[in-house]
Amino acid sequence: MAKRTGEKYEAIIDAAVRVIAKYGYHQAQVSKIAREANVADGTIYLYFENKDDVLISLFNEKMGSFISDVETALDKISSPVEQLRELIRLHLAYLENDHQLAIVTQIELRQSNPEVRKKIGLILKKYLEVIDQVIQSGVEQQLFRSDFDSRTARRMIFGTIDETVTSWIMKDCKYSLMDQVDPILRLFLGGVGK
Amino acid sequence: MAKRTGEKYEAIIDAAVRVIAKYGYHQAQVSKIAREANVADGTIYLYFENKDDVLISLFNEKMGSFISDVETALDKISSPVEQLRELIRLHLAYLENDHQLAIVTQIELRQSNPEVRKKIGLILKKYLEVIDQVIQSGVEQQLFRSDFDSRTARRMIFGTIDETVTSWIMKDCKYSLMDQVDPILRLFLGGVGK
Amino acid sequence: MAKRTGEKYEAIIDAAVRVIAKYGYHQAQVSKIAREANVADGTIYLYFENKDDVLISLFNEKMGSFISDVETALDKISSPVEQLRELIRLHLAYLENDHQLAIVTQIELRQSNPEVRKKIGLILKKYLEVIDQVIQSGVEQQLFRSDFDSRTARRMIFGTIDETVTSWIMKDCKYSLMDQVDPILRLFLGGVGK
Amino acid sequence: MAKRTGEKYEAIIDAAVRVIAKYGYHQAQVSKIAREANVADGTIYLYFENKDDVLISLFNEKMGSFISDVETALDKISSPVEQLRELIRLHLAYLENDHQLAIVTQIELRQSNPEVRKKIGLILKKYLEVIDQVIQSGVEQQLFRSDFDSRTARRMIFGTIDETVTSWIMKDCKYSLMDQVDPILRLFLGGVGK
DNA sequence: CATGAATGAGACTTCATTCAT
DNA sequence: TATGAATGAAGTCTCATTCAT
Repeated sequence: MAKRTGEKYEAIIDAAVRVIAKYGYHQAQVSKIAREANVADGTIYLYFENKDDVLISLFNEKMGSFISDVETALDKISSPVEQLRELIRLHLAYLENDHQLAIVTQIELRQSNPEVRKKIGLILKKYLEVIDQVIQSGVEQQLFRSDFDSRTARRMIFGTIDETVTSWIMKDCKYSLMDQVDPILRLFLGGVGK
Repeated sequence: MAKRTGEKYEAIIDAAVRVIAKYGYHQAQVSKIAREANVADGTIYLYFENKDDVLISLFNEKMGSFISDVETALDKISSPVEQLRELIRLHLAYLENDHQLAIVTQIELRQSNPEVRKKIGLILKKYLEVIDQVIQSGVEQQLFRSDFDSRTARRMIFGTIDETVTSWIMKDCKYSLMDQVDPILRLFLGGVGK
Repeated sequence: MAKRTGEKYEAIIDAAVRVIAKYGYHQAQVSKIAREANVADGTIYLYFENKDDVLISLFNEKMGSFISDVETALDKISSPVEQLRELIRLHLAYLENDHQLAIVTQIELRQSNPEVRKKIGLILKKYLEVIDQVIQSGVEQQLFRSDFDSRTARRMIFGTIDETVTSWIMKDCKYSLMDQVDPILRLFLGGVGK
Repeated sequence: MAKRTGEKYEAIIDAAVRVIAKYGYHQAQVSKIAREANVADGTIYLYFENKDDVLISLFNEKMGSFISDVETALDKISSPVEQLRELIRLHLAYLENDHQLAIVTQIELRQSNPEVRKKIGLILKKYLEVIDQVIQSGVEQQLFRSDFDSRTARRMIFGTIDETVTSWIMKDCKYSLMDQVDPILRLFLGGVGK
């Protein structure tokens, strides 16, 4: 039933990002998104199943292009260390370049209902798998140690970057995320211990 | 006006944890919490300002006792490495011992409105400061390196543990969190690199 | 946001008059008014800000058309004495012709909250000014004495008519208000003294 | 069951006047009145049937002593004109001397529910009868005309004085009501006409 | 007599979704 | 395709009253 493509499909998603970033998740009513997208309320239901579908699609579109970008970039890099650096860099760059998207995915969308969060989790999984691959390459190429569980490491990597972005937003995006790339990478590689 | 202490105060908070864990944040109506606590709806308003206040108080009480426990435990430990291990252990133990509380603080309460999330953020800050102190001790005692920003390290530590717990809940608390303590500690200390 | 015009706008106001007249101010719930107007509860909020706005609009619409009628009628009359008679007549006729409206404005709406009463007071002010003009004309044309304060006279005129209508309602509108026009006019003009 | 006399009975009524005058009818909760009277909430129910009974008793006590004062005063005066003047004077003086009582009886209590207003109406009736007697005396002594309906005149007298006090309160009791006695009397006796 | 903690019924308002045009 | 007016379910909080102490 829902069209899921076309000019208005994108207009609605982009309007949703702007509205949620500006007003917050709980004040982002369908009618507000429709007005921002210059369509009628009902039109949204020609392109999306329901409101949740708008949010999930939003995350899917943005995350999809992000993952695609990451995969393309990592393919060109052979060193797992450099891949890890690039992954951190792209993750931070992507959100630093679009504050609104950062606010939406990092803060607002996490207030959504279990249904939406579940779907978001599935989408995120693909990204986590990319992280896994980088770790595995490092281990295989004997550049990383092999005495850790890769899932634990993956949680460290994702959890740290995620927390970094959240902190940055909470402090109103006042400093540069790019400056964090190497410090984070160094901690990932060498830890805090001597 | 609100009493904020007494037998029923605690009964209501505990009922709120159970109800939110069972039904989810959006299905945790005041009337449901009241019934679970064996009090009348109106009684809740003798002990709390409003529904938000119940949620904030819940987080405050639980987090408060957790932070207090952590501080007490760390005081008895001189080695920053062991302090860090104990911090990870207590964090994971606290939530592993109370699955319901874990679900509420880790998943459900994050769906709450900005007002509540803001207050929760302030409460969390105290915990982050404890982490900071451990890091600083490690640096001062020259057991940790000094070429990293302590805030970056703090975000790694908190972000990693937080992501670990969230993953664990998402997988229905099927494995033991305690087994993660040392692996996480090792990553914090030595990183993934060789 | 609220539309404030249209077929349903009027239907809701008229339904409100009927419901308040029948059940009283405190038993005139939004849902009851909606049902009486054959609209959904939510529809009321497409035409009015909130419930208070319905009540204020009700008074404003009815009083507005009344004042307009009075002004039109008085414009056609040159004699202040006849103007005064017409004013009394219209005031009584208007409410005698619509018992429900009489009950609502005279009895029920006076139980409303301060917010509503304040707005009602402002609307009433316009009517009091019309009374003032009649008095002033009478004085200027030397048909009325000039040794009284016009505000005192205005309070006499309004207070007397108002009390007359209230008494009439309290006695279940059993007698004719029209019969009171000349007796009241005569008292206004000549007082009780010889 | 309700005691209806005693030190606390009066304390509660006086507290009710103060609370209603200060906070308004809709913010005058039983608990607030109890606190103001320095008694427990439950104590009020030892002296009054319910909250309505407090309000009715309040009006009854205050109005009762007022009517009694008026009757005593009028008994000492033989001239109906002077009786009328004294009635106006006492009515205005009584309320000018107690702004809080004026606000409560003139504004706030009129927002009460039909039950209370009905009882208040019955109490008021006695006062209206006093006015009737003055009019009748005037007519009998041929000082007043006899070509008017005494009920119409009574409504003029009560309505005018009532409106005068209400206006005065609405303008924050800024001017002296006593100055209005003779102007009002003159209008009652001679009207506005020449 | 006095207390005051506890009760629980009841209503305004929002907003995702539909469907006649 | 597109519109947008209309729908109606559902939840927080207040406060008069009670009754065990």
